[in-house]
Amino acid sequence: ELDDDQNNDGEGVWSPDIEQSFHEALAIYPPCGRRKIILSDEGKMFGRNELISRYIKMRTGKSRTRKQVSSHIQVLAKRKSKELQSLFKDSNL
Amino acid sequence: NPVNGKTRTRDKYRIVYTDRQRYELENEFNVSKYISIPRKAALSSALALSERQIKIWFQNRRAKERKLHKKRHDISSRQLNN
DNA sequence: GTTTTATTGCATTCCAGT
DNA sequence: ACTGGAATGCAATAAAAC
Repeated sequence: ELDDDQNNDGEGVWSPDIEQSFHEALAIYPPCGRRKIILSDEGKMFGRNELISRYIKMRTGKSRTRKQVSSHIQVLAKRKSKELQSLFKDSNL
Repeated sequence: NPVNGKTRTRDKYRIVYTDRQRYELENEFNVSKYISIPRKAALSSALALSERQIKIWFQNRRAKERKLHKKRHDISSRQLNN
């Protein structure tokens, strides 16, 4: 199979420009997670990850699916959790 | 140690499993290449390993299987070529 | 040099919430 | 019927143990 993917520009999946748009979207839609999952918009349904996906498409022209967004959020949450726990390391050893 | 969910520590990069732990895990692998949630819980308490460790062991064991399979395939194709 | 535990970055599958 | 998110899978990789 040929790797003819218009959505990928040879950089990583989360190259800096996409990452930038991703974080903008995070700030825009619910400033910090906590918001009722207000989805329905006259017939169509939009989850937060789809809104983020659409925003990335608008700003960069590159497509990242809602599942890719979901996966990325999970990875970032894992990192954050680990950093916080590393800061709480052996206070008393 | 359910609070953490982490296994590796700064002084212990990894631990060496006992012969019994390895035997039981290998035994279970022969029953099924993919561990079910109830069986994972049972093995976890029976072998004193975390469920995470059981899960990771099966992943590594499947990776080993794929590696061996690939090796066998390479050998047979080399023989045909020769 | 190979094998055995364990992590990481992604994708994919499984579970509920509305 | 839609979704977001947790659980899980896998390739690549690290490093201790052998």
